[in-house]
Amino acid sequence: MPAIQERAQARYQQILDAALSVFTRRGYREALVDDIAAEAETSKGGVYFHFPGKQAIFLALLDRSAGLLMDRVREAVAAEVDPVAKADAALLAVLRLFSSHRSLARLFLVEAMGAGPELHARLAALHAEFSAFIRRNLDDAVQQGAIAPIDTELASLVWFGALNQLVTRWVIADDPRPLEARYPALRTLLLRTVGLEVTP
Amino acid sequence: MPAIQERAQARYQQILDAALSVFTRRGYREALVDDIAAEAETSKGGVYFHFPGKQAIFLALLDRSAGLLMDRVREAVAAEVDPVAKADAALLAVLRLFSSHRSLARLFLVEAMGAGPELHARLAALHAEFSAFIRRNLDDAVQQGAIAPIDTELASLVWFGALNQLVTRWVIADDPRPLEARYPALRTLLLRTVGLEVTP
Amino acid sequence: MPAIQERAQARYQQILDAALSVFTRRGYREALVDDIAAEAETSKGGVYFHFPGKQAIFLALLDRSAGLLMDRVREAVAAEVDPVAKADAALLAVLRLFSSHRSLARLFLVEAMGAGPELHARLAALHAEFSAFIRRNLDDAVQQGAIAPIDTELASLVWFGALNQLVTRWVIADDPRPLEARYPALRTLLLRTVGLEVTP
Amino acid sequence: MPAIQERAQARYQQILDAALSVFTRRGYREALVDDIAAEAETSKGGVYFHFPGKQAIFLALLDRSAGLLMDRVREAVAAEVDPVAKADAALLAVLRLFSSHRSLARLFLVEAMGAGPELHARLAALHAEFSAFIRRNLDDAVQQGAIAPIDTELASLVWFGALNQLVTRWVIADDPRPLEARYPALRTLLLRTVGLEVTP
DNA sequence: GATGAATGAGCATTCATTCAT
DNA sequence: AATGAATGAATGCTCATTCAT
Repeated sequence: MPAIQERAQARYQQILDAALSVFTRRGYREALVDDIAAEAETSKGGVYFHFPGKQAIFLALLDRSAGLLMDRVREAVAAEVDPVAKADAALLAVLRLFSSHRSLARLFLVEAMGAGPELHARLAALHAEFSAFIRRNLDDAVQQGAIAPIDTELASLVWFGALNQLVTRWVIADDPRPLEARYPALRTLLLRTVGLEVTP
Repeated sequence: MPAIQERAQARYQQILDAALSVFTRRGYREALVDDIAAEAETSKGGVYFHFPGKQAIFLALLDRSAGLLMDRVREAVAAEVDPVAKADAALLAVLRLFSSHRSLARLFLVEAMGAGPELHARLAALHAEFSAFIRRNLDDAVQQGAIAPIDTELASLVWFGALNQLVTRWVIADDPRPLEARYPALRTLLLRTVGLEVTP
Repeated sequence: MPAIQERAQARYQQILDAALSVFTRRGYREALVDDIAAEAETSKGGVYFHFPGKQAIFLALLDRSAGLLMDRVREAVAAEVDPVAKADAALLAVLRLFSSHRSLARLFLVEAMGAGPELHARLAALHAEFSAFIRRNLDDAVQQGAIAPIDTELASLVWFGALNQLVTRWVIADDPRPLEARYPALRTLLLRTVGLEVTP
Repeated sequence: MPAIQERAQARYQQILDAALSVFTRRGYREALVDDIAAEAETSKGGVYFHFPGKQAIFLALLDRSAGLLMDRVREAVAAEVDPVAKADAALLAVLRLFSSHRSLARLFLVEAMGAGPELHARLAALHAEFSAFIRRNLDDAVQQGAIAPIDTELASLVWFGALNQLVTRWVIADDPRPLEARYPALRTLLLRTVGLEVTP
């Protein structure tokens, strides 16, 4: 019965959609499983059929979102050849996705912290994955002589931290401007950290 | 009766000390008011005599810690004349304090997120305050011609984000190395964002 | 699934039964939700599934009891034609019900006062409803010329007050005599207030 | 040191005044000893120096007020010779006092019920005392042949209940009209219960 | 006499999770 | 798959009362 499995899949996604909305609106702590069930138009028992618990919902949501994010990043990166341009494209892809999905940004940067220590590990892994991605490209750039040898681990940390901060402030301040509007200027500053000078 | 008021003051600080310990050990949610009372060697009612509620304790703790942090920063900054050196000193002061008080860092950067949306506002204000401080110094540097005109708001955001990220990773990864050890390298990268080249 | 809803209905009534018992035995303040749950053979959470809070239980109980009371009154009144006889029957019906359900009387007249100001309003409404009922009948009697024109609002207040006092004293003094035994004499006095002379 | 004792007396009365205000405003349950202390411009400890507990405050207040009430009644009654006129004067005196001290009325008729079973006994005694006073006068009137022999215990209960109800409704409905305005009409109805016909 | 800090038993309420149907 | 009733451990908060100073 693929029809049934399809329905189950649909319900699973429905619940994640509802969870994104509820977690974003009320925060992890204040989000009730009842709220998620109601918004997913199912029952509490229904939610527990698909997920073992509240934290698991958050985790699944984080993973689904991270997958989406990395897909976008990989796509953007594939269009570039130059390592620095790749890293550059990755950052822009992140900004673009978050810009059009503010709730996703809130989920990643704000609510994830309130979901308990268990989540920190997973979140740290995601951060590390993205950081490592940037670092790899910077390493390539060094190797190719495009940039001078530097501590790429630290540089990727700076890039990631700056990106993080930009998005976080945009989320918390509820800034109505499109997030990527500030990217050219940010790009100029970040490239300088690796010794490249460009004009915005 | 200053003796009585002194005792009350002492108890107030005792409770905050206990709260710092408990919040950083168990996280905001898992921290019980009972735990705080026990560690402060008083009763639950005693805690509630001094504070209106759990969140207020966290808030007071955050404020006390922020005051301590800013004192250190101001002190370090006062020893410098050059605006860039001032901003530089501020960052180093932060790293030094957090390096010797990891629990404080955890409080500011991790637990604060789990303490509910009301805390986010206060935290954002603290971040903004520190960011603005850096920005002011960069503005001065521009004015004095020490650095070329740039978007100082963005630059301060980058500096703050990088600092934030460095400390956060150090906290979450439980990195045993002293935090300030990485500062010279970070400093080099950050100064490049404003067009200054120094060797670590 | 009417079976489920039936079970829920039954549990709801079970809780109200338990609440009547506990409230009359311990008073509103001293009554614990735990006691009610235990006596209803359910859990505290079960009680809170059916009611939003302790006061709501009391309110629902008051309403259910008032409904029962008014049903008895209406039934007794329907058997009479003469307006004065109707009012008369109403009072007797009240006495009879309370006489056989002392706990109900205690609930209405004593405990209701301890359940907070919100309850006073509801209670006042119930009193007003019953008073108005008596008054309507006295008005009819005046219209039909059965009794001389009088201030029926005041008369109904006197009747109600006397009835109230009789029951209250019976409840508080824990008088073992059946309550309605005193009704013939009371009836004689009350009818005199509207100018009718009967022998007990 | 009579000066000291005077000061203590004054403080004692101050606390009772504050208690009247607080109990009336918030009800017995919601009234905090802290509130009473604050309104009496003393400290919680100060209150406990003068009274053994919250309930004792209420009791003392009830007694002080009852004394005041009975003084007024006795005074009014002393001016009359005829037993029925005496009872009549007693009722009017009650109405007059309550009319000018609504908070006292609320204390006696509404809040007293919420102060727990221990208070019911004392309150019942006060009620009984006043009822008995009316009854004694009615008995005298029977003895003197002024009224026909009747169940004076029941009649006094009716009188008391009617009075009670009139005041209670006035208190709860927050009726702005002077309470005693309705007395002539009430008097007419009550006198009818003992076979006397007067015009308001 | 008075203060205010401290106590601690008490309790309503919440909510993630379970499970009979 | 889904429902919704039920569970019960967990916990923040209240407040009358005590007591050292």
